[in-house]
Amino acid sequence: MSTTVEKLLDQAESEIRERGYHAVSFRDLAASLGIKSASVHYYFRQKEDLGIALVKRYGEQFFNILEEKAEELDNPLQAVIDVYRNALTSSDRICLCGMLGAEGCGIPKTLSDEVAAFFQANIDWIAETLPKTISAAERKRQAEHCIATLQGAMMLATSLNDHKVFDRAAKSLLK
Amino acid sequence: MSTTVEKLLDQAESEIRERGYHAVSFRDLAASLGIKSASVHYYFRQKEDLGIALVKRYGEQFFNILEEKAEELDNPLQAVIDVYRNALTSSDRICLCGMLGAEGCGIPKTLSDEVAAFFQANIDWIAETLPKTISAAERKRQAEHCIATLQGAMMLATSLNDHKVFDRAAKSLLK
DNA sequence: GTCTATAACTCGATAGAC
DNA sequence: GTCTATCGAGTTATAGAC
Repeated sequence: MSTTVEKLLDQAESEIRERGYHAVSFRDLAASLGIKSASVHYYFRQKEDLGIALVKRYGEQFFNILEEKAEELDNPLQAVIDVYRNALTSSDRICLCGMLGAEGCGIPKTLSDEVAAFFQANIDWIAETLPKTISAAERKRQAEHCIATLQGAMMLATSLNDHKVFDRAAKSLLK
Repeated sequence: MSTTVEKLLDQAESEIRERGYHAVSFRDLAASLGIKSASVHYYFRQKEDLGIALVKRYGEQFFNILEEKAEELDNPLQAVIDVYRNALTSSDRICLCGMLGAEGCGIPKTLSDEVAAFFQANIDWIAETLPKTISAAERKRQAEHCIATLQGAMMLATSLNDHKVFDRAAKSLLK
């Protein structure tokens, strides 16, 4: 059992990750839940508000799972790859922030700011876990490479309709 | 001097790469050229037709420039990076196919098929240029990693509003 | 909290004049 | 080739009943 808000967030995340922010409407969202679009506006006054709530929830869940996985594996880089991999294969969809990041200035600025913050936190997390024998600048560079590859690999794998593309592209990160 | 069709394709490519397929309308496109949306329909009966023409033109231009660059540099991998880099920095926009690839099944199937073909050709081109001392499977894997990284790096750099992110992420590919 | 009803607007697309 | 005019459907968002 989940509340209407949770079902709404789940459905919206699923649809936006599949088709993009502009291809998702309050009406379709409501119809999927068996309610009316006016009820969606009760929970989120504007579409922008829904978007921001989505990215915030996505980020929190992402880092929760990542921390858990990192402790379990004792290999931070492998943990990041695993979390990204699971995000792709469990839903056959790219990252929420990958989609919104691509849509760039086509979405409200408050939303793209939140997306950028997700990426920065992601980069910082990885840079922090890399060996301190490497310079801070080089750790940052490697972290950026890692996120770029994983985000691109999700997009490439869904476009080519083959999850193995993700695995092969990500494999280089462990070398 | 360029024809109306060319101006139309230029404007549409610019806008789709900036905001996505669904955020671009025939009306806005026409207004940018000082004509009416009915005139856009004269050149492209459906929006889908415009999209397909765009991806085909983009692919042709891309590989033309790539071949030229590869001959000039005598380093195929560096040529690919340079062409991607120029696509980003000359327009501050991601790849047309990166955007359409992200939008996935939110765009007409004929269009996403064309996008997938672009990616496959891109991968094949790189795999072909890698040293034959490497196995075919490994060449393919490295090519997929390369495209994933470059596509993701474009998205990341525009989201973080810093082209240097692209350069740093891409640097790993030459190591 | 969910509804009906609707405002105000934009969208893709077409018919037909010039 | 470009236009005006328009259709039918979609969109976000709000007011007010229950």
